[in-house]
Amino acid sequence: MSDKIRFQILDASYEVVEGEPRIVLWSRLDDGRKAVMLYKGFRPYFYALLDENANVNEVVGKIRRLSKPKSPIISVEPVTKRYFGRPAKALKIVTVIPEYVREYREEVSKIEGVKEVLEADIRFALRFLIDKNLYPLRWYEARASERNVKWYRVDVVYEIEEDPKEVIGGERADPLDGLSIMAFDIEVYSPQRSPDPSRDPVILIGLQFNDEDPIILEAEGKGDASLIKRFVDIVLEKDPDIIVGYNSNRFDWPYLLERSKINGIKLDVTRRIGTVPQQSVYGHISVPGRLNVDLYDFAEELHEIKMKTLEEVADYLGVMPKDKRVNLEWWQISEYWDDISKRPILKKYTEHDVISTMGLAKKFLPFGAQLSQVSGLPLDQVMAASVGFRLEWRLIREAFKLNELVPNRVERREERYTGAVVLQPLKGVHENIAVLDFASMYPNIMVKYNVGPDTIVRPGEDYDPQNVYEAPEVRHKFRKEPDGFFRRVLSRFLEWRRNIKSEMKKYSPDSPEYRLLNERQKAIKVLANASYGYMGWSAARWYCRECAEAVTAWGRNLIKSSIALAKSMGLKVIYGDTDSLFVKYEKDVVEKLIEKIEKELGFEVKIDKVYKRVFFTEAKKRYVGLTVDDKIDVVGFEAVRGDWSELAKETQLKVMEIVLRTGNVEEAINYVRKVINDLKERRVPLEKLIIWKTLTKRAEEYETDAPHVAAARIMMKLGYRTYPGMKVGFVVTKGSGKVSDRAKPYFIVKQNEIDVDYYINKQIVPAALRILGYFGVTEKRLKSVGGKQKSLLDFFG
DNA sequence: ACTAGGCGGGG
DNA sequence: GTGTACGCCTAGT
Repeated sequence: MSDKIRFQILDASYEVVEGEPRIVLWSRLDDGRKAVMLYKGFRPYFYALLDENANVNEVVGKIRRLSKPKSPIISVEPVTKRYFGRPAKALKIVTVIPEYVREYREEVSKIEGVKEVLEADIRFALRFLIDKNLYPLRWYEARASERNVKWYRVDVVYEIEEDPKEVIGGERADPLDGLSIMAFDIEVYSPQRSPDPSRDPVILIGLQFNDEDPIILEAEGKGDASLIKRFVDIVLEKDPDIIVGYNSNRFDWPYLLERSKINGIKLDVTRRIGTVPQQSVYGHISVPGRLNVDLYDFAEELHEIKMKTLEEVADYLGVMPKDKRVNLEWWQISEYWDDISKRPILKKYTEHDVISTMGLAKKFLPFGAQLSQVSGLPLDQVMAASVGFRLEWRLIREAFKLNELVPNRVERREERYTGAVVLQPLKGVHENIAVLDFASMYPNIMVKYNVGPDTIVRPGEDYDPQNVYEAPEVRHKFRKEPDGFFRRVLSRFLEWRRNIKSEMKKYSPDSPEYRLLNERQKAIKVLANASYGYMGWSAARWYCRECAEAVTAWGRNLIKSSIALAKSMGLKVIYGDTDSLFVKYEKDVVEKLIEKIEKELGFEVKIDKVYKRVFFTEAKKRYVGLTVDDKIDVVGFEAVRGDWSELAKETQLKVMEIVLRTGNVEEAINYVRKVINDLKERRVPLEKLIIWKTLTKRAEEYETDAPHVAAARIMMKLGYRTYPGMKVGFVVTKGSGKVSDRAKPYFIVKQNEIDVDYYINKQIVPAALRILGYFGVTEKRLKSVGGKQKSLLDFFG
């Protein structure tokens, strides 16, 4: 009684039932029902790479004798594979229970004649997806029969009876269409200290399902047992396919799990009865049957903004403007909870956080879904994994198709090599500057010169000088033939992307088709662009330092030639970094330059953006620009960090903005003077002066007195518990002696005790001078009394 | 110059 | 779960 079933794979896992592994494909059907698709015949395996002169029969016999009854070795079969492009003799060893692979691989690697054990560390569920060529979020079809399994919280369970085939045209559907999303956010009660789940309860949980109104659950009193129970009930009732949070993998989930344990509750929110969310690969939390996605992982890749707080990211993306929401600092939360009259504001704050989170999900998930479909990693893992892993999992799939053995991960020391060209910028403010970018420069270099660990000529190897590409400067050589692993994979990526881009032209930019294709081409671009960095990443399976070195050498050569071309055409070059050039925007000349670079150097260049005004320091990789669409790009300024006072951060940003928007340094100086004046007249709220630092060990263990340590010691005397990892908020007060003698916990200090001079000299002035220093502004000038009160001394100073 | 170790986001 | 992030920054030598 089997039927043809159409299903979309959401996630894959496995479990061992009655001594046999079964693959669990968490899926949905084309009628919208949620399903588990089981696959029972798949078995774990790995390879033993053999020495040239190994006695195959002898090795096979030794391996067979390792077999244990609990997970017998069911076959040991000689296979001819390829390893780094060359034919290789290997044995494929198949067993039953995935966990036993770890044991067998140790024993097999010790057998004489076995050079290396390979592919023994590929997770079983992914192994299945790779071998059957299945990708998460794509649609498949297979004959399957219904099964009666009680422990899955889905509408129906099927057992698949043949290898699934991809549904033709399935890639045109939006993979997320019809999947339900839950956004959530928790608040905890921790007055004047870092939250500690062993002590501090959860007080509020905000939830939102798709476009429904947010739900705010509130604790009763100071216990949170009933709150967490209600949370579990709602999740089970609403049964979301995707759960999103912001930094939820490292805060909300671990916190909820710990609180549940303390309260003796099971955080029973999964689709597999009897399991709870669990720490998994790449630091993500796995919620069986649901896709748990931490949106912070996406935000990390927004290089345009420095502070990746939920509030900033939501504001930047237009999801929730800062001035239209309740803004609270985390240390105010307990105060707003205790004060019943302020509690509605706190609840509004949670509501705005959860709406922001859902808004970010709508922005980010379409890209995540494409990256999942392209890389082959499930959506909940793909964003938690670094770019290297995302590419690597796709490479493993390509290797499987090419009958190539996958190299092991090896621990290596980091080896340095020469990187890209970074020009010395012309410091100062420049008007009307075009930024030219080479399109996928490194992947194109890799394809053009057939770069890779399987094509490189190793020292001592023979080669035909006519038949190799030689990199400038470093002189590494790569065989022109045959096509290497990376050339094969990358040229297909680049072609795939070109095809998508030309298909996009058929649609209007605001159509769903266009948006889907655009996210897909971005996902392919991310993987392609990761390939160079991947080869230079010491943990990469296909690591090749010389390859990475050769790529940057070709890149330097390319950019230097382009600069020479620009100069020969009379264009002023302001700055250049890796694959970009900043030139004076003379439209006609720039267009001619682009043409020339393509014709003479064979690489594609485009205008990435145009700055109305851009300000360079003499430091490389550090500039601020005002784009033609009126956005401020801050690149490389590090003063805007968590351990500066809010006032210093604010001042620096404001100074940048004034300098760029008005070009008026004088106005920026006046702004800083106004801040200094506000400080002197004690008009700056105390909370803007708090400096937060983390205790890295117990306060008693510090030998020297750092200010935050001194503040922590005062807190201990007052009866507060302090501990490693805790953030201590302190302010610097008036008096004599070292700064650390005058640092006090912020909540015991009154406004008039503040050491104004400290904040002027160590916070405001340095932050402002990071910018204004380049305009010849001195500390003295910032501190002199501005405008009408200018003294004679200022003129002679 | 180097290494070791903390930090980010969250509250 | 056939597993355990990463890259930047600073403090300390």
